[in-house]
Amino acid sequence: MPELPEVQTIVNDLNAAGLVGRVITKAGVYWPKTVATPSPADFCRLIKGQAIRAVYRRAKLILFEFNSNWTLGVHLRMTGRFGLSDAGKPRQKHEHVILDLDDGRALRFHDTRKFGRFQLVADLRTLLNHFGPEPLEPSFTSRRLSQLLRGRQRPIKPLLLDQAVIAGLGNIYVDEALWAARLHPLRRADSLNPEEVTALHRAIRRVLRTGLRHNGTTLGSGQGNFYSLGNTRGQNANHLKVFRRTQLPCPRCGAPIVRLVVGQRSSHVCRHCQLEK
DNA sequence: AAGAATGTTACATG
DNA sequence: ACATGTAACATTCT
Repeated sequence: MPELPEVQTIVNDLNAAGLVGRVITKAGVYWPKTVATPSPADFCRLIKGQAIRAVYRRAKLILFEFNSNWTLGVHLRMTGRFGLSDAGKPRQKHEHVILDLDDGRALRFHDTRKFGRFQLVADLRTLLNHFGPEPLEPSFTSRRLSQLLRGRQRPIKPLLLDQAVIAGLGNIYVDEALWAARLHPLRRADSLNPEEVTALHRAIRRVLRTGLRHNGTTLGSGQGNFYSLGNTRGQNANHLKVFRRTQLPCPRCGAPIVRLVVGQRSSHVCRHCQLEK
């Protein structure tokens, strides 16, 4: 579920909640597969006593850096969420990892579909070395995007979803960016002319910043939706132009939005604005 | 009640 | 080696 803006919102909220400086006094793992590395038993033993030095984001990973130089990387996948509450509170349904803190609170990982993953590693590089550039970094220029597209014959949408090419985009923001740049998701990546690359570059940054400004996208009200710390909803759903707006009018030209499947993900496009390859 | 859901990856097939 | 496709993960919502 969570893409760059949602993950960053959670990181911001964790920092605002005062996680930095806290020490983990106890760890409980209630669904073993949630902890991918190391084994759940080693995870609990190793993380106990660690002090959190920083909480930040890279791609869609939440990174907890400890004073020991070990790092915990958490990927929320589709339905992972964090909550912070009293350590004495009994474990709730779908809470698969609970980290007790030295201030009496506990950081709880809630994940209905159980796809989320924890990795505790001594060397950060093992977590990060396969990611492409961060699209909101100043170094991510239109020229850089042009280089990423060069020689790639894949359709533009699956390429933008590939975290090794560019980090942090997911289905929502790719659909929004392609609409903003008036590009069809099936266009071959290397077929974009310079004007189209510039438009795509601007669109990617604009939709991510808009998502960030509204603290992420929460659709509907079900369990599986994005919620930040304390079940806070993001407000970005009100600002989406095409995503999950099938049959509603395109905000630009009024033609109905259509849904198609590209690379087994649903895609939302305006047939009039986003011309076929 | 079948199908889809904001993600990733391993494996298969072309 | 490359590209594309499918299944798997597991549960809830429409």
